[in-house]
Amino acid sequence: MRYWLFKTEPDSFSIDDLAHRPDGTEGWDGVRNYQARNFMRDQMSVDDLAFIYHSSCKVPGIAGLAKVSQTGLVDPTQFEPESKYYDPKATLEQPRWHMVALTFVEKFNQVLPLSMIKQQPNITKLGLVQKGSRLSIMPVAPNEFEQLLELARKP
DNA sequence: GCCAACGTTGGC
DNA sequence: GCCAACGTTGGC
Repeated sequence: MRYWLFKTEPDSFSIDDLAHRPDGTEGWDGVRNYQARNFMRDQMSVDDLAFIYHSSCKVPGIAGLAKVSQTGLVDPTQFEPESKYYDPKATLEQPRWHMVALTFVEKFNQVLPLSMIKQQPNITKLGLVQKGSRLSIMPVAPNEFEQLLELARKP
C-alpha cells in the first residue's frame, strides 16, 4: 500500500467535484508529464490512498482524501483532437498516457494550507516542500502521510 | 501579474 | 546527444 498526492486546480476540478461524481469516481485524465504518468502506470495499486491538493488558488493546500479505485486505464483524451490534452503521437495500439481512477473518501473540514505544511519540522521528504518541485502527482512517505492526515483532520 | 524553476522541443 | 529557446507551473 502506497500513499500519493494529486494536484488539481479547484477552478477546474476540486474535491467537491470529485465527491459529486457518480460513485465519487473520476478517471484522472489530462496528465502530460512522464514522471507523473509513470507513477500512475507502474506504481499505483487499488486502495492506495491519495491526498487531493488544491493548487493555483487562494489557499493552496490539501483539501481531501481519495483512494485509487482502478489502475491500468488509458487516458481517452489523448485520442480526441478537440481536447486540449490531444496527443497526435498517441495511437490506440500504442497509447502514451495512462491513468488511474480515484474515488472520493473524505473532505477535510478545512484545507490544510501549504504554508502550514511547510512549517512542520518532520515533513521534509514531501515534494511539495522541496524547492522547484512541480510534479502534479507525487509519492508521500507513510510517516509523513500519517502526520499530514492527522493535521488535516483537526477540527 | 510576476517570475523562478522546470520540462520539452527541435536544430545542429 | 547537446543545449538554447520556449512554454508551463504554481506560489506569492
